[in-house]
Amino acid sequence: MILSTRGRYGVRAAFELALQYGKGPIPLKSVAERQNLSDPYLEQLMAVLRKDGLVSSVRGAQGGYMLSRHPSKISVGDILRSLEGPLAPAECVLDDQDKECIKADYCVTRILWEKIRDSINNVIDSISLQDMVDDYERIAKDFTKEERENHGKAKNLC
Amino acid sequence: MILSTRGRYGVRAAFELALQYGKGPIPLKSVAERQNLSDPYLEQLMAVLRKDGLVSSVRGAQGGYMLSRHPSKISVGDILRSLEGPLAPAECVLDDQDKECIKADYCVTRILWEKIRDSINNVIDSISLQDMVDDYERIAKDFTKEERENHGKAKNLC
DNA sequence: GTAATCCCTACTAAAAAAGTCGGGATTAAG
DNA sequence: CTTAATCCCGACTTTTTTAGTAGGGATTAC
Repeated sequence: MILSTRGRYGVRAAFELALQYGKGPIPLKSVAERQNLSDPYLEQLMAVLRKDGLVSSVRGAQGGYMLSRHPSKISVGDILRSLEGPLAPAECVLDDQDKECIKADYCVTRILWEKIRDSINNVIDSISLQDMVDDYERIAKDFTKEERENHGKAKNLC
Repeated sequence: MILSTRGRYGVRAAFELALQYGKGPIPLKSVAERQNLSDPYLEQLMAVLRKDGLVSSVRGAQGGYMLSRHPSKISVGDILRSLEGPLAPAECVLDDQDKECIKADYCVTRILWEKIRDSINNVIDSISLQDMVDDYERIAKDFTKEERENHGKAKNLC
């Protein structure tokens, strides 16, 4: 059970925008390059994030994308749910009436899925993009600029 | 990000075996019927659980499957990992050297995936099949036998 | 005017998920 | 010893999802 590339790339792109927060719109091409993602694919993902109000865009030359609010006000959960849909281990705990189990009231499996769902959501909602930036600044200072930047060329990336 | 049917059906089948623990081998056909699962498909899943030592089987007439140890000694995590593989949100935190991120030492995304992974594993390892049985016995007594058993006919099941 | 951007829809190839199918081996019971 | 109930095993198929690609239109700074 691995997240799809949508969620994973989306978090990486959002993190990149968080690093540049306050510097005006960042062209998608530069985000894609720094995170080693295909730009037409990333474009699709940004469209979703924009529709969900997480990023805003400026068209035309010198345009680009930026987070629509401060990185401390956007959680990793916001990004993941936007791109992956609700994060739950089973349909019956999606809070969608139609998908509810017919034996909901005495279904112990459901109780299990709820616990897993809540645990996932608790973690991802408790971590903001700013937290990631803080982690980065704490850790990355021990590495050289080349070490930090040559990852654009690599294949094995989180 | 929803678990596949493998993990979900597997947990339901294991729970069923936990309910019948101590009563000798239970034919797969009966498990499949009570949980409304296709038997050839469930058969595949049981083969995996058997290879992982979670259930044991008795061949021939009057044969069937049973849990290979007490339900309190089998966690939901054991079942899920057996059928789904390791539960992690990204490859780089699977503990597989090959899949490790090349910037592992200063990768903040990785830190995030680790937190999600650990949170999921903590929950599923802390819940045993016996816990589910206990939940069931506590809850199900408020429902009639028909209410509990007619779920075999339904489509919407956890 | 032009180049750099975002915007949108449609298409496609590859992989994974979810089963199905057919037959072989084993064993309890009559 | 025969039969029916089981588990066992590998191959196959269908459907859905994933992970992109492609191509062109609209907007805007310079």
